[in-house]
Amino acid sequence: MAAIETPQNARSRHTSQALLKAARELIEQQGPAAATMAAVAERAGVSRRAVYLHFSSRSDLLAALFDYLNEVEDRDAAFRPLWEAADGIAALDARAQMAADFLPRIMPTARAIQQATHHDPDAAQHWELATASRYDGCRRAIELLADENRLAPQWTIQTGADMLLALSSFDVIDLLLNERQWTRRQLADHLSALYRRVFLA
Amino acid sequence: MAAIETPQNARSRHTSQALLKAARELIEQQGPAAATMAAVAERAGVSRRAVYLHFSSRSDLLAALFDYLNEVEDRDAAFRPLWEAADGIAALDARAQMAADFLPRIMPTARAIQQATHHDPDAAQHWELATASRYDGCRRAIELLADENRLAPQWTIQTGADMLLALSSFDVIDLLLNERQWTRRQLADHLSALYRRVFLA
DNA sequence: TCCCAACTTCACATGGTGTGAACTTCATAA
DNA sequence: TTATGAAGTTCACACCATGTGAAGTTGGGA
Repeated sequence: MAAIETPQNARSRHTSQALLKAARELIEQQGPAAATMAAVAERAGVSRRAVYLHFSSRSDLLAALFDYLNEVEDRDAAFRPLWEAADGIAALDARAQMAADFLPRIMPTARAIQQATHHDPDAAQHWELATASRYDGCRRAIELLADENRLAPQWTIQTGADMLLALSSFDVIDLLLNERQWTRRQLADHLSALYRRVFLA
Repeated sequence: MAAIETPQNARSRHTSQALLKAARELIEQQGPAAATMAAVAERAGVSRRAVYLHFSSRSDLLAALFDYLNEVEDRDAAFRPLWEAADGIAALDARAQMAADFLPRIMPTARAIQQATHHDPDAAQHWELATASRYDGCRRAIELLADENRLAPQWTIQTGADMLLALSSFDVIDLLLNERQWTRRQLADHLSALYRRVFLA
């Protein structure tokens, strides 16, 4: 259950990375169910038993994978435009851009974690943190609008941030991008325009 | 894999219903993972083996549960206002109402099926059908608006229907209603206003 | 060169799905 | 009233996934 202490030497770090990479590929190419401990091990070129030397459980592996993905895909860079936005409108646009460009890259893995959430408290907590962070971004955008007196009157900071978060949830992105085959450009543009319509006075 | 042929006598039907009811309760009270074949059987008061006399697999059970739920919760009645709407605005409102009142009632089960979808083709097909039906309702609302020349110019019938479907996806409902603790009334009102803002010229 | 962390192999427990086979129960139709 | 078959039970498997224990092997760095 508990996480494994951070590895000492380079060899161990290398194997951990290989395992995470393997897990990611399996999830993205064959779905979350395909990423069994045995399959991940084989793909990474180690024994099944060795996986447990790096991750104490499958949930632990998934949680680590989530962090790994955020780093590899440069989550900080994706969020920066939102936090550095000069005004509320820029913040909304930044949010739309992020939803269309960054979230799809971590979606398959995020889904896998979200599933584990239902029966694993550790995964659930990890998920909570990630959601909270995304919520802060939404709140920031809405607060900017409110400060500028441009927030549409039906919204409070609270409800506005809630709704903005909902409007960039994975189901929304997934449905439009994957099921309905929108392009990222289409999605970003439509979300941008939609957010303005919904939240601007 | 294949579904079991429809039962002959009343006894069989009674047991099937009991199994479906048990599965629903387990999913809603303890999450999808708790609804194992053994747990469902025990709760329904039959042996684990007997479940397979009614449903050929867990996926088959879930699919049947979905249909059962739609009937019990009167899906047709929930959709009727949308199809009988006099104009586009009424259709949007009906959609918002349905999203806030009907979808939450089937959500836990719908989630369970959506998960099975990833590794079971049968469940996937069942899910496709349900989604397609919900999509038709969205398309209908957007078409009404277009016919009345009230559809905002950035939308085509296609993209408008896509977006309306996305804006009433389970993640949206779930986040606002369950995670952010909105009331159904709040949700219906906000969705209603939001749909108007987004889709009306 | 020696040592220890990383890794391997093999064995096992647990718990879920799904199936086969033989037996019992029970409603009902002749 | 009885026999017949559908519904259900019990017990036994096979299979696969997670997770652990224990003993042995390897390889890189001080």
